[in-house]
Amino acid sequence: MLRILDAALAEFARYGLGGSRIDRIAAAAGLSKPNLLYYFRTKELLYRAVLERTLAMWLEPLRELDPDDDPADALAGYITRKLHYSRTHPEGSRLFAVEVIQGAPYLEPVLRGELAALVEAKVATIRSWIAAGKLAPVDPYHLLFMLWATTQHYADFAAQVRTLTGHDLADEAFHASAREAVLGVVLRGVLPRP
Amino acid sequence: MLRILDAALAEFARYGLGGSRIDRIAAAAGLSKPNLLYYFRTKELLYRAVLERTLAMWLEPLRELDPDDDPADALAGYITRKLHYSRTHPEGSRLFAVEVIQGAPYLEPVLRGELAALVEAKVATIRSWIAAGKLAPVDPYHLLFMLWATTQHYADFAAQVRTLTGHDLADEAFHASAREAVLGVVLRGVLPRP
DNA sequence: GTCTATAAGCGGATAGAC
DNA sequence: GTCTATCCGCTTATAGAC
Repeated sequence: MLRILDAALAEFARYGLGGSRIDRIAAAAGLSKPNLLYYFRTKELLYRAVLERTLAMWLEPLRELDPDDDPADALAGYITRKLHYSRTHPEGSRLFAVEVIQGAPYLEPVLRGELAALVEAKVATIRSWIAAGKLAPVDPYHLLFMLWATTQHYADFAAQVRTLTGHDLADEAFHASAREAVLGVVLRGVLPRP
Repeated sequence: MLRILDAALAEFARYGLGGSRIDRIAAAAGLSKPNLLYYFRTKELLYRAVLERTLAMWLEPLRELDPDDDPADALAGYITRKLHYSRTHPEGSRLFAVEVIQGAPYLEPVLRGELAALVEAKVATIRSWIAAGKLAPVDPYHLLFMLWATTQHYADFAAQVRTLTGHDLADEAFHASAREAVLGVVLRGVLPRP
């Protein structure tokens, strides 16, 4: 049931597994609590289902980072995709943020397996760009962390961003200014001087 | 009671207010649940006390950003202070992250008041550096967000960083490499070309 | 599949002895 | 100040009718 997963994502992304209440999820999804438990037998199983559904969207943007592209294009594309994801799926971003803050009890196998393998491949890509003189020498892990941090910030800390600026990424002009600022600083920061 | 506040910080920074359990806090602090409630009459009051105690450490680094410094020095100092804070007080960082992810229900007045005023002043500082030609033209709000995001990431996502790299900021060498990478990219990204 | 009713247990908070 | 015992509401989960 899609309505349940959407309601559960909104709840879990805010309160984590322990702080979430299945009666709130049931109400938001428009059914009774026992009926929700007919589809997902326990709260934990529902949490796992929500995590799993969001996983693909989380890994995909990095997968598309193409070693054959020019690094300027590849990094610009990655930042653009990640910011777009923060705009269209802020709750997915916050779900993973909360899960990781709690020590990633459910996501740890994915971090250690699928994500670690993917990151290793992209670290090699970044190293090859540096070796080819197309990128300033920067630690690839820290570069990836910077890309994640700067783009996910607009989803994870949206409440703070909104309070301080009056805007969020749903604002097209604000989205464009965020993209321009992140692209500008990061690309100037990692591309070799002409 | 300092032991209580420390134990409560560890719990709240992980699980948020709703997901935290006062019996876990009491056990970690080495006293009984009723005895904990003798010092803090409700869970919410304890949460407010922990937030308040952590607040100063959260605002202080930004306050020290000195408009009279050279921007390269000022920004380097700010990044260094923030990274140091992520190292020495990762739970404080995560406490605010969880609170903001949940929509900042308790911190909102601080965001709207004290933080907003402080940010406005620092935005003016950044604008003055740009007007003086000492800084590339970059949106000051987005620059601040980038500084927060890149430095707090090592505290807030420490579990992920640890799984992917095997290190955290407690490692002196890792701390140094993170500092060098962030400093390098951000400073090259915002300082005008010589 | 969906509901009402309810069991079973957890968790916040209090009473009262020491 | 600190504890044991306990109350009571809330939350997850089940039973069972429709």
